[in-house]
Amino acid sequence: MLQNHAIVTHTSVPEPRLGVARETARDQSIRLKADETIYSEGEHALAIYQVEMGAVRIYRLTASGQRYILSFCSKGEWFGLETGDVRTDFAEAVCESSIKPFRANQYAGVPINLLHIALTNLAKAQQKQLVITEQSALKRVAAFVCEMADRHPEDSEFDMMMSRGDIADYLGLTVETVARCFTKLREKRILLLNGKLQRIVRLLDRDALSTLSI
Amino acid sequence: MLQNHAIVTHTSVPEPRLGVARETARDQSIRLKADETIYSEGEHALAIYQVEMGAVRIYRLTASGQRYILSFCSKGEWFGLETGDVRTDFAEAVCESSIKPFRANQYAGVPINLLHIALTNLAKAQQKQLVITEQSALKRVAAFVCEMADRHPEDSEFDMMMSRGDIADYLGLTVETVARCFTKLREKRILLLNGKLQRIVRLLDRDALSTLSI
DNA sequence: CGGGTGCTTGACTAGCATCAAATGTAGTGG
DNA sequence: CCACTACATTTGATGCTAGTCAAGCACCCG
Repeated sequence: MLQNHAIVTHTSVPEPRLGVARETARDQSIRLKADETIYSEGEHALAIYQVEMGAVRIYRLTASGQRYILSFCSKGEWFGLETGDVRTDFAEAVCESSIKPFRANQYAGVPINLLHIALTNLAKAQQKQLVITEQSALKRVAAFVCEMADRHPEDSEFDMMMSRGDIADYLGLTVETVARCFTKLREKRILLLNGKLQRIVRLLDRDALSTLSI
Repeated sequence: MLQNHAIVTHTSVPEPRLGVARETARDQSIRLKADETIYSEGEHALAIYQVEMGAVRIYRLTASGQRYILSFCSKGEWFGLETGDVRTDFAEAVCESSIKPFRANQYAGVPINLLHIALTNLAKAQQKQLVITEQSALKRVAAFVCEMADRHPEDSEFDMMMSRGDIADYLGLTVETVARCFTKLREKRILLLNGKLQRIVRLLDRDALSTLSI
């Protein structure tokens, strides 16, 4: 990979191994309740985080008070890496979650490939641009379900955890439109929804879903 | 900055100075005619590039053949840094341009802060997500003009260089809608358009423009 | 029971896409 | 010089999609 090549050639950092980090300081994990704030816009950026369990939403508030969710981070994903030293967005737990912080002064003992994290997040952001601009509510929701399903490749059923409002703010739609799209996906026999909040998805036709979302 | 802190603390790389790179190999600049291809999807990623003059469009083609422009890069901006070693998108010159390539084996002599580049591009991509989701053709076009104007802070007049089609594919709109928005901005006495292709912008009311684009 | 929350459904409307055509400019050839 | 083509932009008419406003349902809890 281009960036590994670069890192390795002009630095004395050993081959970055993301996995190693987990072992070093297990007791520092932070447990969070649903909707608990991790950091807010304007705060000093002291650490980056890796999700250990649950999910985190990264969002911004527009001048008009509109919430826009930039990304959801699930187990293993990193967030909190900023261009400057001030937070430009908010981070909250979507549900009961656990995250592990890495402060700047801790990096020394833990070789974290920051470039890899940044590029992964960039790729995620670009993919999201495509989905959102692809201009069709149904396709956006299908793409969202695909994204969630990809995080549970083995399970026949999984819990999205996000509310309809979260999904709407993520996809740039309204709650009503998201609900209508889910019923359409149900009518097309592509998925089933279970649970009292209808957030548990059982995929019936994964192919049809990915066809839709392209 | 968080990432500089990190880079500096555990690597032996000197303080990254982007500017230095330009001096090392001036003769390697590549001159491009309008619409000339720089690289294509699927190619092996051998280098990253810095724009010296003109502008570059980075885009993808969807399964349906739809072009979607992820970003425009102007003078000083970097592009071509990928997550893997294969190009995931296309790069073309918007107009007559000049770019400077940096191959992996050249990095050794030139301290390039790849992380800084990646984070800058990430910030750009996130900002664009906000603009596109902000859901109003006029606001999107206003935000686009703002973005272009910010690249010419001193000039009273500047050439956008992109066609209406480019702008449409960048903002997720149609050519017709973009044209209508420009006439609306003219009617509101926010800007004037000059040149045979109506791509030269003179801003009359920069404040109104930025108010619109938020 | 009543109130709260989150999801769904319906009726109506605004805004953008679509299709179609006109305009303006440049270049070519008679 | 004028006719003709080619291209980019603009304008107009129409239809569809998603937003808006409103109401209803299911579930939970005090």
